[in-house]
Amino acid sequence: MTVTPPPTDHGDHDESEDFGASGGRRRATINDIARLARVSKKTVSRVINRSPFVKGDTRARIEAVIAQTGYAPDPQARGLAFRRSFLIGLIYDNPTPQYVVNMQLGILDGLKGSGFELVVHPCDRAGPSFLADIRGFIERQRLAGVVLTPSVSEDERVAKLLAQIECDYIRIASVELDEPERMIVSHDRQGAAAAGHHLAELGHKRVGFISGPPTFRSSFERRAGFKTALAEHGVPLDPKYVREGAYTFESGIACAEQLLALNPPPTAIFAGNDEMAAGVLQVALRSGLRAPQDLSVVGFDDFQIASRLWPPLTTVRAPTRVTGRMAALKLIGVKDETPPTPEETLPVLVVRQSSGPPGR
Amino acid sequence: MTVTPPPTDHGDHDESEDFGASGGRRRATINDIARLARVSKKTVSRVINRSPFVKGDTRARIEAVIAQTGYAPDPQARGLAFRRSFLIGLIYDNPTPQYVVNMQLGILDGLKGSGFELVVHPCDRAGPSFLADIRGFIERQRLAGVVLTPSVSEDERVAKLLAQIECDYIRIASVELDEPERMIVSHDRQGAAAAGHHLAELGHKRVGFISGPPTFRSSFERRAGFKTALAEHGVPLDPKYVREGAYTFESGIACAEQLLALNPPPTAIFAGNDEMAAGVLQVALRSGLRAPQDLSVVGFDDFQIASRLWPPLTTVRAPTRVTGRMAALKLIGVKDETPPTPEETLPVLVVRQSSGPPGR
DNA sequence: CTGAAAGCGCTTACAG
DNA sequence: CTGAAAGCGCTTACAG
Repeated sequence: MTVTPPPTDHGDHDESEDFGASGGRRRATINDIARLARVSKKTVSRVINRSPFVKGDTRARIEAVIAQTGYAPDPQARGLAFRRSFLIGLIYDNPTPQYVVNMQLGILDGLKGSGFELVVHPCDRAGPSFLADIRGFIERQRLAGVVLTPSVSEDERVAKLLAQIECDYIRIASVELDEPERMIVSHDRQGAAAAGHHLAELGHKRVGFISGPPTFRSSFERRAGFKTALAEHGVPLDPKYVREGAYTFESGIACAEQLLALNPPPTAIFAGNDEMAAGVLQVALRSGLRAPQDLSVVGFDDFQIASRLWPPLTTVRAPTRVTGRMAALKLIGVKDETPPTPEETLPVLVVRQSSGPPGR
Repeated sequence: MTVTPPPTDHGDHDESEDFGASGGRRRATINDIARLARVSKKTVSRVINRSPFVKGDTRARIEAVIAQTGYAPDPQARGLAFRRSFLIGLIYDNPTPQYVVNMQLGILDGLKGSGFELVVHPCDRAGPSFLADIRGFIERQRLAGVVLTPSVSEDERVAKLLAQIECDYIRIASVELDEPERMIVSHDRQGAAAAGHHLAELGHKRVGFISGPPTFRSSFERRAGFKTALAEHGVPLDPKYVREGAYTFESGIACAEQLLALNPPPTAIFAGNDEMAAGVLQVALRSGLRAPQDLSVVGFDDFQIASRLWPPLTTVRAPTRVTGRMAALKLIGVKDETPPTPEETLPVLVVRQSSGPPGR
């Protein structure tokens, strides 16, 4: 710290100092940058924080030194002074691994280069310390903000809590539950409608539906979208062909058994997600039914499992990763440089081999 | 800050102050605790850090105040003073979502109550900035340590880098690649051996094997364990029945097509993971082969997909979550209160319906 | 066993 | 447009 930079005009610094990425012992600090650039640390701070009140050549000099030394501000020190960290939390209770991983990848896409990091926090909405856990997590780490996915995102107690402790948040949900700046809306209704049009156009008249649990808003949205689309083709969604599942494989099996025991049975079943569709397919196969000749099956999500099943599953692909990216950008207040096209944010029907004309 | 605690002997504090979890405006700091407990902040610090050099009643008084106020030390301030954060990184390049999620859950199990949080960092081992990215991530956040999973965990460049920048790490791998205190070894060889015994005992003589890619050590371990087990029953693993896959569904399909085109074809195929086994099953089904009558298939992992396939897949269940928990505890140097039993740390064969006696 | 001083690397008022 | 002072909430030497 006794080394003084030589008084040149080029912003040179004493070559005996060794900062940054090349294996040096010590990381440069704001003081080093200030000294090398011959300004106060406050001015360096202004450059870091993109203050407009810095003269052009002063800024240039500082930026040169920053680049030269590989300086990066310490997030912990900055966080301490700012009274909040540079961490974004992902709070989720979704049981589907692929949803979680895709969401994480999307959020990370949005956070890239921002200096924020992602801290994951699975939780149990039914647990006794559910809200206290979330609160502790956020306050202890002074999180900059959190992303909430269904079904936690749909819990008003959580939204209230976050507002109360003044934690920024983005809710991802299939319905506009909150102010637009706090929401990313997924288009489940349109996605399910695509499934409805598909099955009606194939000629199905007796169509079954297995919904998710009422704790997920998407359960209702997908049902509504499916029903409306069928209606446009004059096909009813008869309540006797509707069952409430739980978005799990096992519930898909149980509901499919009930639906296929009806007389006459449905010629097609739309399951609220791929997991339940896998259950439907398993019941069909072990009952000796052929898909799609005897039963068409359509899922929702297009997770890996969809193409691994036999026959490969016709399903609705949800843009989870893109959604996560949008959520992250919105949360940290960064405008998207390469905003997704409408097609990229909308669910799309992926037709494989589990759906076809009825009967035969 | 002008409020002085009343001079009682019971450690009471001024009731007009409002800290902590009940919706108060301000969090208690170490200064508040020191004032209320009538000690210096340094002594409070000693209690926080479990220093043995605090007199019993002093400690009790401080702990009471801490409990009363709901005080929790600020990790950012502590981190700044300590020169390292209370964040653990998970660095991974495993493409299977369920592996990642299970690993995260396990690490979080181990971190619970420790004050550490988990920051996730997927990476691309083949990318141009692979090492620089990891380095930047760790140094910027001053991570307390990282957990590495295959195949990054098997990259010696990464281990060398971490040692150089003095970042604690735990490598999860199927071979003891490093000092024991830096390793959690998964028992892939035993798991694959179980698959070998199972198929040999069923009476299979022409047995196929699809390995993972050479970038994963588990590919070799699983092959070795399988081959050795078969040999114990006098069954050879003929190289002509062995193919190198990539741990992907598509590679499972490609390899299965080759193996089933042989004359005579194998009567059973052990795939290095469930994803590839799903590919094998799909090829079999669309070729009109019945499983297990015409072809037995065994996988490795027992991820959700295994029980969703048709027929449900016989596979080896790997204790990923338990492994993650052990890695976390080892990393933060906490002794396991409820250590897993040997059975919980060992892979186990799960027999479902995709395997049976050959021919028929 | 306990504490006063200095410091971790930044930022927020406040001046100029 | 720029800077000196004080502070964020902790810990590390150093004394006693």
